[in-house]
Amino acid sequence: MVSKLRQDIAAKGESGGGALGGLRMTKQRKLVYDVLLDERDHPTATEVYMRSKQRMSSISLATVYNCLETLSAAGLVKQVNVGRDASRYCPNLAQHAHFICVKCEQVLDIDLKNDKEVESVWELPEGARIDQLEVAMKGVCPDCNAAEKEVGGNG
Amino acid sequence: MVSKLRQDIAAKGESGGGALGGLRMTKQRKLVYDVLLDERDHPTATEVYMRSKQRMSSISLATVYNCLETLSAAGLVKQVNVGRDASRYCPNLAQHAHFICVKCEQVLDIDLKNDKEVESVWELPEGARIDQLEVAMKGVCPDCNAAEKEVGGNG
DNA sequence: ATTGATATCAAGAATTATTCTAAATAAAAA
DNA sequence: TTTTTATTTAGAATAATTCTTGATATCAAT
Ligand SMILES: [Mn+2]
Ligand SMILES: [Mn+2]
Ligand SMILES: [Zn+2]
Ligand SMILES: [Zn+2]
Repeated sequence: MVSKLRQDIAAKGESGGGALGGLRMTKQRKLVYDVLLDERDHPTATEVYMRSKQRMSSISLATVYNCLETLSAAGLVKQVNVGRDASRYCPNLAQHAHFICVKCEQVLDIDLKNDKEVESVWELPEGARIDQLEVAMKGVCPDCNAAEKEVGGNG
Repeated sequence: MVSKLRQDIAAKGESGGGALGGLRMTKQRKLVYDVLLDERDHPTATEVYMRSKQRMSSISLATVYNCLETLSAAGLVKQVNVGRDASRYCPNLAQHAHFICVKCEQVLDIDLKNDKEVESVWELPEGARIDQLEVAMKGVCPDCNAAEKEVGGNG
């Protein structure tokens, strides 16, 4: 169901080509996806909108929301939620966590260690089915941490 | 800084007693905290508001938000975010994850396994400082999972 | 107890991210 | 081409949360 859309996009998203149970690989969807692939800094919907507008001035914010929703539902993109902030979007499909620096606001991908699995540390209830797992860390990134120690030695 | 407020509350929250760098243990704060302790089902701010109103009809939603914020900042309560949904609040201070059943919407605490730590599975960037870690899982809880298999065998 | 300073509360307005609605457009199917 | 269906667009609507402001309550000192 989902794989056809993925193929279409992987195959450079030919605009007339792909459909998937009614889902089409439209210019807007391709564009939004490209924007996410181009700068992998976990932009918000509004940021995706602004970047998309530079390449297609007619695109609307509603469409960007629609496309992000469609791509997420298709499994091509992950919606990243950190606290109450606006959702961010990420085309990295590997299982990973997110680290948000409270100083510079940047969002980093955190990979799983080799041979480790997230579930292994948690006392999961017997008989539960887990579909989704979100891990968000907040703190100070290496860069900001280093800068902090240099400049103001108060802490 | 924070411990004084905690003491006050632990000491049954005597209304005249506690202050903390200007922070007072008011009737409203005590009430909101009690509501959270009474039913540990991770209520939303609105749910806390409704429960609080039954005991203090004059309390306002704004105040409930204020109290939840204050208690969270003081470290007595954890704000739990799951996807885009309204924040939920939890007085369980032990490190734990949250499991949300997409069927019955209930939120379960998931404890860390003995001798395990969350950080151990992640490839953390050298030099980063982690202040906060949120783990949310979505899926179907044991009860709903069992019920699902019985009734409609379509899957 | 009275006063003055400060913290908190309460009501409603404002904000923000997101979703919804409805009409216009584009693509696919017939 | 005609018909059907999916998608886009603009703007309205919604929902959670935050902000603003004046009223109350508490505290610290007199
Ligand atoms: Mn990511
Ligand atoms: Mn909890
Ligand atoms: Zn940083
Ligand atoms: Zn359930």
